[in-house]
Order: sequence, then structure tokens, then C-alpha cells
Amino acid sequence: MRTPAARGKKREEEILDAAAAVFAERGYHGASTGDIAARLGIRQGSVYYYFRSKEQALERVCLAGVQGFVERIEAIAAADPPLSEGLREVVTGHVGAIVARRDSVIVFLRERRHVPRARRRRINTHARRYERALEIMLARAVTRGEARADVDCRMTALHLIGMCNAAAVWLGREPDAPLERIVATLLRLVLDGVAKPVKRKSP
Amino acid sequence: MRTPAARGKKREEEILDAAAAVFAERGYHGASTGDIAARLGIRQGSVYYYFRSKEQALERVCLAGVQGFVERIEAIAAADPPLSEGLREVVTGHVGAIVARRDSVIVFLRERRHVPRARRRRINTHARRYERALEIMLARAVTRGEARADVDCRMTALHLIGMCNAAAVWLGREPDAPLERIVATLLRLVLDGVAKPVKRKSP
Amino acid sequence: MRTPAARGKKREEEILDAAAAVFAERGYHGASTGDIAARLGIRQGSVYYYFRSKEQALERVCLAGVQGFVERIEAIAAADPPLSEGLREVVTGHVGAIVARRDSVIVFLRERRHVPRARRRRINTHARRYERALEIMLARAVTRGEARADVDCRMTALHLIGMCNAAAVWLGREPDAPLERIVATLLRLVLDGVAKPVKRKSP
Amino acid sequence: MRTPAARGKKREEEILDAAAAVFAERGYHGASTGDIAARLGIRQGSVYYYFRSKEQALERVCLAGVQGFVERIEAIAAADPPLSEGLREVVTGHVGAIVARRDSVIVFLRERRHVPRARRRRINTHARRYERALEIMLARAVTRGEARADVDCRMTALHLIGMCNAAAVWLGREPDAPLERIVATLLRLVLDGVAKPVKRKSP
DNA sequence: AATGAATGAGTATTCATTCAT
DNA sequence: GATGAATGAATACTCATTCAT
Repeated sequence: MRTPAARGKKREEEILDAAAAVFAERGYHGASTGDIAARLGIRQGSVYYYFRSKEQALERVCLAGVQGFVERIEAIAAADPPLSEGLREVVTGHVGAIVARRDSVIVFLRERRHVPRARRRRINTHARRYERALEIMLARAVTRGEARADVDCRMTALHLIGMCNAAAVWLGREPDAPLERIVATLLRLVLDGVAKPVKRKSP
Repeated sequence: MRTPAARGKKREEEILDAAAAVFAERGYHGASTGDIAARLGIRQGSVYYYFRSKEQALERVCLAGVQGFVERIEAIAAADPPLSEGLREVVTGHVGAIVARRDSVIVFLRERRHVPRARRRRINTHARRYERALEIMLARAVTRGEARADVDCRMTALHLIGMCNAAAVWLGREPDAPLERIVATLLRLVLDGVAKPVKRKSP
Repeated sequence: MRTPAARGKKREEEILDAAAAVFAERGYHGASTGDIAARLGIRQGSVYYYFRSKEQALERVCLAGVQGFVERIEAIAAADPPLSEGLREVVTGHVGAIVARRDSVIVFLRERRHVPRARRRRINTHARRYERALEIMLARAVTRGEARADVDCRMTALHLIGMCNAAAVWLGREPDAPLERIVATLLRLVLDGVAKPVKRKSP
Repeated sequence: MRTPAARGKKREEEILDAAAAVFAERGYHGASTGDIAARLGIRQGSVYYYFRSKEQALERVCLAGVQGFVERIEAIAAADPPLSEGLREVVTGHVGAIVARRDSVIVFLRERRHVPRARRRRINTHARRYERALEIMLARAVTRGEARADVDCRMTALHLIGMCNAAAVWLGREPDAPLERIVATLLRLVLDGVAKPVKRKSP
């Protein structure tokens, strides 16, 4: 038996999940509040019992989508592990989160621009802190001699994040792509590249 | 003096450019035919002189967005250059196209899912052929010994394309990111990775 | 300690006061049951504990608004005072009532037309009896020679009531208009007019 | 045969007339855009071809309602006629305007408070200038010795206007009240009052 | 005495689309 | 090549009302 409070919280999450699913599938403007209601088995107007406006629902879904990303990467950075291990954790966490709550993450990635300016800033802050943290991880690896000295940390961070996010798109469609394999391929690519190393310094 | 036909062609392109810009900025469902008209300085209903429906406009913009991608990569593949050179050409072409006609490419990337099923297939074919061509280029490089034997060609191709496309998003925002630098960084990352190579086979 | 019945009465009045205030401020259709609830610190649905429908609330507020008017003027008329005294009492009572329960009187004046036909008749009866009583007071004054013989009693009654009601509108806004001054000015106007009397019958 | 421009203007006026009628009958919030459309024989959404929002329609109707009042009274004041003549012109003009465009005047009187603050100020300015002009006319009459020295000009002006406006309410309902009679009664009331003058200063 | 969760009907507004001119 | 005037359908949002608890 649930307490009323617990039921309320639960229901609220259900509503946000439905909104996330619908926004992810049809896009913010392509989705109607009726679509959300239909997914919940309630009437159109009833969704307004849970959010003030469609826009607010979008904002909440976006926040649910970024939630945890910054915390995770900053925790990893704080532990200051060797580069390869650090990247493994970051990429595993990132792609793992996409797998775990794909809808809200996709909505964050693709639809956050429809959140009105003022409130969007808060959401974008997360994204920027994430990029920055990864950039710094790379810079530290360069300093320590784990990464090549000529790596452009900022741009590499952006490329890396771009790859992870792109995975969100084809994750479901590619049949033979389990999480581990995606992560492994991605890491190998980022760490060592695809080119066969030429033997160097051999007499 | 232009012939009416020539003038018509030009105007038609202007209309598609306007549609591309508006769809890129607000998304397909977030953009109205009135927005397109406003950008052209004509009235709402007048856009129907140029396209049968908003959906058709989207389709055309998407086709304009993919246009050339497949041709380019297949031409490169046909020339069968060494891996590093081939990738340079592919990435330069890809990112270059994004820079050159950003709006329509972005619309292709983000909005093509709103083209109705039947007509979407044709558009998606381009994407699939592109992926496939890159995959094969990589596979050939493996065979030839230019790339490591354990490279997952399919997934690496998808990651690479994902990175290029992600660049479309931050291209305008990042101040210090000229085309050459983006391409250079990306290529270096893909070919050699970020990790400092350990000396091998040295006695 | 109050009996439950007494507490109930009190609370019921509070609810009607809240409804009156909200209807007066925003108009019947511009006010929501939620506005009434907010003013009481309770939830939307809870107001239905006190009235069956918004319409019924309006009706009650209107009745509270007219309440006393007819009784007062008929009592004055029954006493049959001289014209100037009678008018003083009528006007003082009228404007005084507006000052004392402005909200419900304003709602009666402006919103009673939104009470459905059938139930509105009862409310309108009050208004008509009031007009009639004043008209008769004037007619008696004419008969008695207190008022000019050519006074149009019906219309003058309506004008007089119109003036009193109009005062309800600017009562709050005009800074230097205390009840006594309003009443005095109004009476002087109605009794003697503004024109300086020409000396008559002087040889 | 009308020019297209003329037809456009005409139609626009028809739409505003319809809005005025509907707002006057049911009140701003009680009237729906569908009601306006129905009165015009067009569909609900089509009214938005003529105004941006219901609120804007209200504003326009209010402006149409006050239009001319200030100009008229200021023209009269400029001519500086004797009091009784001046008042006759003012009252005739005022009540005449109410008779001529009753709907929009009533909407101005009763519904202008629903125009949002900022834009309401402009509308209220008209009302204030009107009051002020009448107040000054009375003050001049006092100075000239046409009106009693103890007349409270501000308040009398407000009472007078209140009476005229109140007439708008019962104009249609009272069967035996033609414009001339209303005006005559009102003027007599205001100038001379109802009380039979006592003979003064006669030896 | 009140609430939380809904409903269902309405309502302002937007918008793709049409078509006579 | 374009416009003005509409339409009709969708759609976000409001709100009076109900009712189990």
C-alpha cells in the first residue's frame, strides 16, 4: 500500500515519462498534449493538472535528460584516473545514460532549443560544464604525458561528445550494437585511431 | 535579360533557401508557411505558388541537403586513395558541405523524420549509401594493412559520420573553429587517437 | 466557543464576500472559481462545499447587493417627510450602502444580467420597486407644492438613481470625496440646480 | 461599384460593429469570438483575419466608443457659450452619441477595464479630459455669475456625466423616452433642480 | 470541512490550404 | 506572380463541476 505522497510523486514521473516519449518521437512542436494524454489513458485537458504548460513540460523533460551527466563526469574527474580509464568511465556513463533514459536525453539533445531563452540558459549550463570537464580531463592527460602534446583538447572534447550523442540516434536501429561494443569501439577509436601504427625508433 | 524560365529557377531556389532557413531555425513543425513568406517579403498564401504543400517543401529541402554527399563519397571511393588521404577528402567534403549549405543539411539531419514514410525512404537511401561507402573504404584499408585489423568498420563509420554531423551544431557557436582546424583535429583523432604511442619493438 | 451552526454561518458569509470581491473586480465571466478559492486560501473544488454553482453564487451576491434598498426607501416613504429631508435620507442611505458593501452592490449593478432569466426576475423586482418608490415620493412632493409642477417624476427618479450608482464607480478613485460631501453636492444639485436663481416677482 | 480599398475599410467596420454588439450584449468575457463570427456569417477562426486578438478587438471597440467625445466638448468649451446653452449642447451631444452608437459606447463604459493596463491608459485619458473640460465649463460659469458660487464643480461634473451614462442603460427599455425629453428633463434638473423656488428678497 | 485527481466542454488562437481576382 | 479573404481543422489551455477519500 502506497502513501498518497508516494503515489503523487510516482504519477508525476509517469506524466513526465509520457511527455518525454512523445517529444522524442514526434518532436516538441509535432507532439500534442493530446498525444501525451493518450499515452496515459487520460483526457487531454487533464495533463494540465501536472504541468502548467507544454513548454514547462519540455523544460522538465530536458532537465530530467541532463540530470546526472555533470555530476558523473565531475566525480570521475575528481578521482583523476589515468586517461584510458577515465575515458572509459565517461563514455560508458554517457552512452549508458542514453540507453537507460533515451527519451529524455534525446529530448534534451534535440528539443531544448524550443525552451524559451531565459529558462534555456540553465539547461545549457549543464552542457557547457560537461564539455569543459571533459576538456580539462584531456588537458591533464596531455600534461601528464598520457596524451599527445598536440591534441586540441576543446575540439576533441566536442568531437567525442558528438560521437556519443550521435550514438543515441542509431542505438535502437542497429541490430548488432550492444552497449559494450559501442563503448569499446568508440574508446579504441578515440585512444588509438584506426591507422596501423608505423614502427618507430627501431634501429 | 533573363528568360522567364531562368528567372523562375532562381526564384524557386530563393524560396527553398527561405524554407531551409526557417525549418533549420525553428524546426519543421515550429515553422509556419507565414514565416517562410515573411522572409521572402510576400504574403502567406503566396508561397503556394512555389510548392504544393509544406510537406513537399520539407522534402525538397531535405533532398537539397543530402544532394552531392553520396556522389562525392562514391567518387572518392572509386579513386581508391590511401586511407589517410581518402579520409581527408571525405571529411573535408562533409564538413565543407555543412559549412556551405548549413541550413538544408541541418534540416536533412534533424527534420527528415517528418517527411511521410513513403517519400522518406528515398531520402534515407542516401544516408545509407553514404554510411555504406565509408564502411567499405575502411574495410579496404584494413585489407590493405593501412588500418588496424581489429577495426569495427561499420561502427567506426557511424561514429565518424556522427562526429562530422555534430560539428554542424557547434560550427557557428565556437569562435575559434575554422573549417581547416576542425577537419585537421578530426582526422588526427580518427587516424591516430589521442593516446601517446608507446614505443614498440625497440630492443 | 461557537456552535458549528454559527461557525458555518460566518464562513458562508466569508465565501460570499470573497465571491463578491472577485466578481466586482473581474466581472462574473472574468472571474474563476479558482480566484474565489485563492482569496479564501482553499482549493478550487472546495468552494463547491458552499455553493452549488458559480451562477448560484452570483445570484446570492446580487441579492446581498440589493438587500435593504427597497426596505429602506419604503420605510422613508411611509414616514412621508418633506421633500428635501426625504431625498437626503434616500441619497444618504443609497450612497452609504454603496460605501458599506461596495462589492456586492457593484456586482448587483453590473453583473446581474448574467443571472439566468428566471431567477433574474426576482432580483430585478427590487430595482423596479426602488425606482417606483422614488418616483412616487417625487410625485407627492409635486402634489404638495414642494417640487415644481413640471417635474417629470419617472425620469427624474431614474436620473437620480443613475447619479447615485455612478458614484459607486469613482468613490474609491476620487481622493477628496467623503460620503458627506458627495451626498451634499448631489442633493444641492437635485434640489436647486446649479444655475443662479434670477430674482423674481420683485417690483 | 466599390474600390477594393473601400470594401476593405467597410468590412473592417462591420467586424468591429459585430464585436461591439456582442461585447455590449454579453460582456467581454461572456462573449466568444464564435459569437462575433456567427453575427457576421463567417467561421470562428476567420475573425482573426481582422484583429490579432479578442483583446485588441475590445480595445478598438472602446476607442470607437469614446471617439468624438473629447473633441466635441472641447469645441463647445472653446466657443464659450452661456452656461445653459453650453450644457444643452454637451448633454445633447453626449446622449445623442449614446443613441447613435450605443454598443461601442456601452462597451467603453462597462468593459474598458478588461483592456490590459498599458493600453487602457490611453483610453482612460479621453475620459479624464472629458471630465476636466466639463469641470472647467462649470467653473467659468461660476466666475461669470451664471452658476451659484458654492457649486462643487468637480463633483457636479462627475454627477452630470454619471447621469448621462446611466441613461445609456435604460434608454432602450423605457418606452416613452425620446432623446429630446431625456435631454430636457436632465437639463432642467441640473440647472434648476426640482425644488420649487421660494420667493426671495421680495419686500 | 476540505482536497486531489480528474473530466468534458468550451474557447482563443494558429495555420495549412484554397481560390477568385 | 502574387494577394486578399476566407475556411476548417487542429490545438493549447481554461474552467466549472464531480466525487472518492
